[in-house]
Amino acid sequence: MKNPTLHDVAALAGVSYATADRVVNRRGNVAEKSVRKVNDAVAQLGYVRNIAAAKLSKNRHHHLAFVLPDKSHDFFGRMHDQLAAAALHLKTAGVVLDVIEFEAFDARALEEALSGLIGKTYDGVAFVGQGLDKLSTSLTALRAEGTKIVTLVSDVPENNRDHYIGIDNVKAGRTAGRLIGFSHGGKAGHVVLTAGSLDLRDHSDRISGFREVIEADFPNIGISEVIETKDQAELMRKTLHQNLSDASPVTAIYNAGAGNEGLVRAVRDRDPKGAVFCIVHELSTTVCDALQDGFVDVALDQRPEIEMNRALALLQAIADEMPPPPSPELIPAIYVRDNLPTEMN
Amino acid sequence: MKNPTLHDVAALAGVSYATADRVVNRRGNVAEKSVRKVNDAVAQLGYVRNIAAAKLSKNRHHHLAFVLPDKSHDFFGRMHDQLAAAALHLKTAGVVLDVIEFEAFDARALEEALSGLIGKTYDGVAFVGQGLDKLSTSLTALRAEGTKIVTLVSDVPENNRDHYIGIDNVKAGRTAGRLIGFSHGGKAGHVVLTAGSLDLRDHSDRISGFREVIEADFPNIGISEVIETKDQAELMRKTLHQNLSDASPVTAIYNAGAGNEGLVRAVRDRDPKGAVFCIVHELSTTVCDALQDGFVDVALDQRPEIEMNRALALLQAIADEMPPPPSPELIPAIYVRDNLPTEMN
DNA sequence: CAAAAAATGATTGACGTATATCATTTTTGC
DNA sequence: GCAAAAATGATATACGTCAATCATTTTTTG
Repeated sequence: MKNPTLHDVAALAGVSYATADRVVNRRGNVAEKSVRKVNDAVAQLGYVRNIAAAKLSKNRHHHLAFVLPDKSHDFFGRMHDQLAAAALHLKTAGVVLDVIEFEAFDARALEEALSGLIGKTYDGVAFVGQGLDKLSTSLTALRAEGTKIVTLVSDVPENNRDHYIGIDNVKAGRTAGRLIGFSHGGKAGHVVLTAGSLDLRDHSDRISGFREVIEADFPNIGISEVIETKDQAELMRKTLHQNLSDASPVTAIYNAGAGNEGLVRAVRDRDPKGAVFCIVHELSTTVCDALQDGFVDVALDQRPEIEMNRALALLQAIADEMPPPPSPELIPAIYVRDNLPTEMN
Repeated sequence: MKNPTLHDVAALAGVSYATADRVVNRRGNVAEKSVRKVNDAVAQLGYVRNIAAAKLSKNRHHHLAFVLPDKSHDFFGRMHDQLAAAALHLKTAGVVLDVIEFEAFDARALEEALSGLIGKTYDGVAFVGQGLDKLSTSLTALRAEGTKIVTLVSDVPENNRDHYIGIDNVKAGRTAGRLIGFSHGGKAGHVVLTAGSLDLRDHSDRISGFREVIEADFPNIGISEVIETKDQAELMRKTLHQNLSDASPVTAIYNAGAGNEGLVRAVRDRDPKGAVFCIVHELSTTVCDALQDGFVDVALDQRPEIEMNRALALLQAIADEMPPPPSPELIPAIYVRDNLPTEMN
């Protein structure tokens, strides 16, 4: 009925508690015969250590750090908010969480923030990679200390981290392509493609996924060259303003990057009836409003709240030396006017 | 640095540990003055009890029961599977989970299963309501024992349960309507509507949401009367076979219920080029294949795996007398051919 | 003011694990 | 077969909370 304890295991194995402990905690200096006996007993009883007791005994406040861009963007703000919302639960779970901000899109700032964590013996670190390299040295040093590394939103090379939590951006781009294809109902069209920068892995992944689908399945839809906007709203607005001239053949816009305020303003000016089908990424209040007003038709959203929850749960599990919790694949939410979250209105 | 203990609280409040304990655990027989002092100290120190220690002390294996329909449908199978996947984590968390199966869609079977739980002092019970009434008596009895009730997928009246975990089906229907609207690219069309039964709350919610959107925003798209298929594949196939005659004006199908095998077969027969735009609910292997073959265009999926995780986390939190964990609103995933989960292929 | 009732203090033993110490036994090497 | 090395046993303390007991103090009541 009740779960077996390590005492039970020791008894069944015919060894002392001390030996059983030596085996399960890999302290060494145990004869192989004893190891076998203990492991057999563990298997037979289905023993799993009681984490509550272990935590209590070690009195080990897990130390986690989240290295996030500052709140300059709505998207990052949502990350910070979710961590704040989880504060109480973290506290009761014995997790001490440090949130370190760095200036968004500043590769050096991120690198400095990460290298500043070396030697602080964190159990786990999660950070938004923004597709940057040059982090290898810091990450290697951190991992050498036993710190687990999780990348968020944008990945780094696999051998530099333990897990990646984020969406598959090629899939996201393909999905956008499919939806734009649908929206043409078989008719021909022309899509304007924008992105912050093709140097950003997530943006370029989306673009190439998008291209794949349109080229394969919607041959009578044309695609513009990618317009890089540095994720700046005003640049976005100006560029689109030009592209959406009166005689424009544009039937759809896909923005794989940020700067949606600019996009919305341009569309509002040039396409007041919302005839152009617009797909953007990430649900900000601007985008929410635009969806309701019909200027934007679809928003693909990463749901950073869920990503934060996942990252927290994962790092805690790893720190407890547990396998990661079973969690279905993350896919971006697809918002239209009708399924917007109620809390944002 | 380290979290304060109840001893710290008692010391600061100038009372004994016993009194502090009496206050925080509401054991009564405490002077109001002491209550105030202790609460002040709690607030001042930011004391929250160490759940690990509490669990250990009480050695309280949370007892949860999940009452689920048998695996007759793929959808319910996914629920069972997710619970199985969480088994290890539940065990280490000290949760004993009983899964009780009942025959799907059998109101009496569900009622019997629930009333069978009375007197077993479960901490929490989650069940798939399937929009049935008549459960009020059992639920009231269970709750009188202190058992927390969570409904899954389909709700019961609010005053009979503590939480509902599931999607907003009106929103889901509206979303389906919007996507079908998009797919017509401004052209006229005619939609065939199917559902298991309009007596099922979730189905009728979807249908009415769908109607709202089409009628308001796509006036040149016609809607058929709802065809009720009792969620039976063969009935679905036959009915659709008739509706999709050669001269048919049908441009889209929305199935708000189950029985998608029949739908796919009918479409494959009558619409081999996939010209009719099909939206269905729930991602089964059948639907997955149909998406890839182009017979189905969009699948709205509740992601029962996530719902199970939520239900487990929520019931554990409640049992620990914690506020529910912060979790963003559940919305159905929108699958097209391009964002299918990799594990299902 | 005395007796009864209420409140408080002091203390204890679980709960299961981690970790340490020290004595004792068994195995190994020569 | 003896000393050194390796393995094992026995035992203790700590972690923070829960729950209980019992003695003592304070407050209330008539």
